[in-house]
Amino acid sequence: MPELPEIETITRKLRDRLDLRSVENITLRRKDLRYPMPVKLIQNLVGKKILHVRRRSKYVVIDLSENFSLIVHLGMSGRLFFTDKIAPLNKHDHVLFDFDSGLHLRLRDPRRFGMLDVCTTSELNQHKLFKDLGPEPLEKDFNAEAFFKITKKSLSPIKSVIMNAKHVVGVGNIYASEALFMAGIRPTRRSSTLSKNQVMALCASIKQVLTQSISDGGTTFRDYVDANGSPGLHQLSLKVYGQEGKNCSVCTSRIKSMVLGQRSTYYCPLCQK
DNA sequence: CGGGCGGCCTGGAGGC
DNA sequence: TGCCTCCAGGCCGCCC
Repeated sequence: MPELPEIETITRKLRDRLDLRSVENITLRRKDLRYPMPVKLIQNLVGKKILHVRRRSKYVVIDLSENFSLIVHLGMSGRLFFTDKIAPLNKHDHVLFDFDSGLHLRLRDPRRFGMLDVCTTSELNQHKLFKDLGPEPLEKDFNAEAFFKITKKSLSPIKSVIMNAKHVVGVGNIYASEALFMAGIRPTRRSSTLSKNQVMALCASIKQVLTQSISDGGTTFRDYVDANGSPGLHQLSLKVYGQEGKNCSVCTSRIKSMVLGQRSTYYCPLCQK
């Protein structure tokens, strides 16, 4: 479900209300999402105070007192949202968090592709799921100079390269198609054949698409909502994703779709070379 | 080693 | 109404 802009939006909403709250109770209604949950470690968080809420890649990271960090991934269908404690439980409400002053947060994840883990704050970057992550696309270390070294070496389609978290994190299936459209590059284009100028355009497009979507509060294509239950608006600005058969916003041709790397992929056959 | 794809899950949509 | 197939915003792990 969520890509970088959606996780960033959720992270900001969580930060607004969680900073300096104490954890009063955690209820695990299911102990197996994508991985078995570390139940004891999670229960260790009770009584701890939240120091900071941040995002790394598509993970929400909640730093707590005594060097604890809670890692949450929402997979394809996960939601992390505040609600009334007395709100009826959904069968997929797997984890319930109670904070001081009655604040109540739930993790709902029908497909259970999400995950939850606890580690020490100081060792987060050595965590199995974090140690091989590439740069954040909105940071300076993701730039055309560095990325060109990567694109030059890969024989894969460029869409697969920008969706590979080893190379750059946070670019999922929607924004990969959108960024490639904006840069005028065909998703199937062999990475190593891109010119430096094209890689510059692609880097800029990735940054621009993600930044715009964050300011729109993310894309609600099916069912994404933020931590306050509000949908995003960026679906109104999508140029190719899900637009098969519609007229291209730039030229006269119709948007096409195909399957690439097992994922649906959208492009304009005229604008993208 | 890089790259390709199977599999993990549930639910909604659409065809018959 | 039911059943069946396909599809979905992610990503690890196994295979070649």
